[in-house]
Amino acid sequence: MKYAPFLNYIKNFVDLNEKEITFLRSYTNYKKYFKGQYIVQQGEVCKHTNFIISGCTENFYMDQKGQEHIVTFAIENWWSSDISSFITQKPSDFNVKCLEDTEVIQFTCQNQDEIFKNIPKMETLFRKLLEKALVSSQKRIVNNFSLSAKDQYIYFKNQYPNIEQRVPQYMVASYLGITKEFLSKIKAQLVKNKS
Amino acid sequence: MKYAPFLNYIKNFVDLNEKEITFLRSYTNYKKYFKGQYIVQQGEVCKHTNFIISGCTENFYMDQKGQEHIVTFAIENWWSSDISSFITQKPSDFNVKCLEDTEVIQFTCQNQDEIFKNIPKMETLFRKLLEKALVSSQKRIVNNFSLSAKDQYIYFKNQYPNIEQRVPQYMVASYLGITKEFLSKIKAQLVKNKS
DNA sequence: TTGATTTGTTAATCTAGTTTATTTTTTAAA
DNA sequence: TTTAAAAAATAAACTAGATTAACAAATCAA
Repeated sequence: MKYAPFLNYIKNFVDLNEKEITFLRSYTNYKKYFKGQYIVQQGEVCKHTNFIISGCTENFYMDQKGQEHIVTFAIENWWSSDISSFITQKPSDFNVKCLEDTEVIQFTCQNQDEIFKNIPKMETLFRKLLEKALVSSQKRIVNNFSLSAKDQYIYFKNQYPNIEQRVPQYMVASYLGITKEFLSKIKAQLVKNKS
Repeated sequence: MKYAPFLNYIKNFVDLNEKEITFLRSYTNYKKYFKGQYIVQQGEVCKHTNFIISGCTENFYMDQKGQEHIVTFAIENWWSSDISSFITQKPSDFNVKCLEDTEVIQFTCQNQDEIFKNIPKMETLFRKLLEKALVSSQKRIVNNFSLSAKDQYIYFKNQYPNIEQRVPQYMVASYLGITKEFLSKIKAQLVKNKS
């Protein structure tokens, strides 16, 4: 059971004393999911916020036409959950599925409240994380507005340099909101223009 | 100088005692902007987070091709700022401009920290506001993925029932990420199908 | 009250990205 | 090691939405 990566991550932002660490430990727990397993399923309540120790998850939903759309990927040292369902404790519109065997540190909504009540520094950390998440979500909207599919793909590769080797190409296309055929075309173009 | 709407808004989420209200007042200030005035300008640091008492603002940017894109509108009882620039105190990529005479309660980044330090309930409130903002930002990405321009327009009208009467149509088009000509076409279609 | 500027409409043409279908390559199971 | 299944590539036909251009309303300043 690995807990250290989680504490190391937190140490980057705030200093916790022994007592606080002990508290945090008792209000979070370790869990291992296997490749293909669902952490959250569309229609069910998202019970945990998950910090990824190892592995990779996708957050996706199925639209009215039966098409799947990937909203986010998450890897080591990222957070993975459906925040909407988590904060409202209502059924989720999204699935969170493991693309690899995935180890997480997780906590429930109730425990999150306890953590924030007892370690206010942790609430500050989360407030700041949310600010950053909001900024990058807005950035994505902006890119959607003003970049061509090709430029969005290039941006994606810079932003997530490792992920492309870890997930199939059709998922990258889904994340970008384009068809796998068109992404294939874009890649062929990029290869041509390089040589 | 109107301060009450701000306190009423906050009262919806948390209870503040007299001392806290006094503190909050001394770390925020009222300001009136006129129609056409910029609250934030692309390239300058966003100094304040603004709570709108009355009026309406747009948050927009200019892309490489010189095209303007509206990212958000904000009206009474909404927040308006460029969060990215505000939290990093680096030059903003966005403009915040008043579409009407606009009264706000505003505070600086430093004062926000003071407020959170002295009234932890306020940080909890902001953490929750950020959660909601993130959810609605993600919702926008999702709609972009799976709705046609027409359906996005219909969604917009439901979400912001009042704004359409207050801003010109080409700005709605800009917000939706489509051309004004195409929005005009969509509206003509909708009128036709109703009768 | 008029001219000027801003806003909105219509229509023809064009293009980025989709759809559908077929083939090739890679992965994984047995 | 073979075979089935999953993933990727290619290409032709198609469509949602962009671009361009010309005009019509509405708003506003003087």
